[in-house]
Amino acid sequence: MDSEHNKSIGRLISLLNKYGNVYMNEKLKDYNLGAGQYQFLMVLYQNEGLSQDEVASILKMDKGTTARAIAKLESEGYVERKVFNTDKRVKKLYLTIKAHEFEKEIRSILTNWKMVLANGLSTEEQNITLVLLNQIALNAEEYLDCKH
Amino acid sequence: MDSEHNKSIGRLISLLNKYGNVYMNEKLKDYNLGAGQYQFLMVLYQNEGLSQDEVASILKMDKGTTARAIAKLESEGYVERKVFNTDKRVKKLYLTIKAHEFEKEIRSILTNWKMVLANGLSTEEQNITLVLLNQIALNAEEYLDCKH
DNA sequence: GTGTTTTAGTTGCAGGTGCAACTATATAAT
DNA sequence: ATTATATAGTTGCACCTGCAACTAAAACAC
Repeated sequence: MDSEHNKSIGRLISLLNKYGNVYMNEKLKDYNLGAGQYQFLMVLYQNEGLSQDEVASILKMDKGTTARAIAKLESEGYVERKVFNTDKRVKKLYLTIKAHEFEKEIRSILTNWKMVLANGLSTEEQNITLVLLNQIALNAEEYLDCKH
Repeated sequence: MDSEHNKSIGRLISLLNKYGNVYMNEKLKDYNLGAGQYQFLMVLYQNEGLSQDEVASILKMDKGTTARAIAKLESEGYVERKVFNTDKRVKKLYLTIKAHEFEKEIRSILTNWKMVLANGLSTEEQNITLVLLNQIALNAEEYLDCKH
């Protein structure tokens, strides 16, 4: 997975990750959020009432990272954590009015970034990109899971 | 750039970045290196004698990050920094014998990862992936550069 | 019911990163 | 020659992340 090309896939991935973070940190600055929280918020926009563990699982993120991101979202007023009656260990996550009012804005920010990335790519190319990246991510995940 | 698919491109990129880091940190542990340094080493394997600034520019990495990574490589014995005679601000980076002896190993580690990622992808798909990611990275870079 | 194992969330630790400010050096302008 | 501006590298700061250890609660085994 080389080599006619200047940059290896590892380089490209880390570059793209950096660019995305820089963009998101800039755009979310005025909302007191950073690149580390928005993904959690987006999951909750789709599934309110999930536990932290469920969100971490969906995003394939570390539990500690999840707890800290949700704590930030809570302290900034976007999320409420409520202990679940049936299982006292569990905290269910609910969006605040502030979060709901923010939804259109965050979706707009994300859409803009996607448009930036997709500039000059046909619809087919965009789809192929996603399909291939999904496959690659699956490969990586399976490999790392097998090693445990 | 969505949406038939479960995961957005932003999600996939950050996931892949994470997986790559986890892999590299694990593989480099015994060499006292982490995911933060190998890219610098790889550039130096191709171009010994570059300055820090040149390496940072090639990798499109922050100067501070570069300085810290190179400092780590130096303290672990992979790199020597030498002040450049003509311009005393500049430090030229040279590889040590240890680095040269390590080259085959690091290349093997990277090749393995690439093979993991490419599993099940045809040569054409692999090439398309790189072409598309290059284009996307270029899009992102141009957009962020224009904003300054 | 009691003891053991598993699980959700929290926290410590260490690593890595971008932005900004700073110092020393070089370059450009006067 | 002197002053102003630019540049290479360093360091502070804040942010984010995975791994591991821990606590409290739940599930499982006897």
